[in-house]
Amino acid sequence: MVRFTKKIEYALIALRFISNAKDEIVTAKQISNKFNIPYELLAKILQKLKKEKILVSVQGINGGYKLLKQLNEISLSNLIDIIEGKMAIVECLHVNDITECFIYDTCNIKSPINKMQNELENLLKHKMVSDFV
Amino acid sequence: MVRFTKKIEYALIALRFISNAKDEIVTAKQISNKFNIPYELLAKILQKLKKEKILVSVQGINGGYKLLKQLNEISLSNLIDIIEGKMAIVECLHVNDITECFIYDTCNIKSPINKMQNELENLLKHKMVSDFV
DNA sequence: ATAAATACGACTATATTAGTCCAGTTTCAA
DNA sequence: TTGAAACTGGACTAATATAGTCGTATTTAT
Repeated sequence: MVRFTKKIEYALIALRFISNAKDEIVTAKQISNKFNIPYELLAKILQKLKKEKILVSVQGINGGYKLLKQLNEISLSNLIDIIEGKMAIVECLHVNDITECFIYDTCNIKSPINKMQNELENLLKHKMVSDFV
Repeated sequence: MVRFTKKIEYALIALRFISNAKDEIVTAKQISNKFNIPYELLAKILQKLKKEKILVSVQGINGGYKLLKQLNEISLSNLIDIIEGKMAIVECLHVNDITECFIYDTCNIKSPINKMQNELENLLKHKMVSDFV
């Protein structure tokens, strides 16, 4: 329910490892081997992090990944958005056209859930990946 | 990822409604009709709340549910545990025998994730159902 | 008796998450 | 200049979790 997915876990593990490697370039395979993370899955996670300019990649035989941002510049909220896409805490908050929510007029918890949403988001926004090292 | 399930949503809606009814007894059907919540699903949620002494039930033709606890005595953490069972923020924290986690010696994020787990739990522990009214 | 309520277990359907497969592209270096 | 090792990216399958359904039993006021 309130739980990190494997992808987030893998991302954290990878980011920490890459960060520890300092300026040395790190391959997906290295990380995959060391932590028993399925290679293809990890590769995709790293690709997303690259697209969002968290990492830089070098292609070719001596290629791999390096950090672009510092870990203390990346919030958990960032990371989740990047890897899983933005998500609301309850479904109805997704709906842009409010009339689509058939429960709407009678739903009595919308605004408080909204508040809760914000508090959770705040927590995640202030929790940096560097806090996980 | 960090998101309330429908069951939690339904529980909150139901609890608020029952609370507003004061001492009048409320049936699952009433709530189900008013908020378009699938009856059977709701019924089970209410049964769980009863088992955990959040509600009392009256069987028979004029039966229904009433609050036993006050809403400000029930934390979100409680509610989630009751309805979904206790859950860790990452899978490996579930494992009681630590050796089962094959990533263990190499996993570099265990203790910080653990900390995060606690912080989230704290937030949920201090958030009362009454805050959602 | 019967209607309307709770109680409960087993089942099905749907959505999300996790993981796999395969076909590319890039680059170094032998 | 070719092959190996890396990244890239889309489509697919498998596993799990969530949501919802069905059927049957029990209780109780009228």
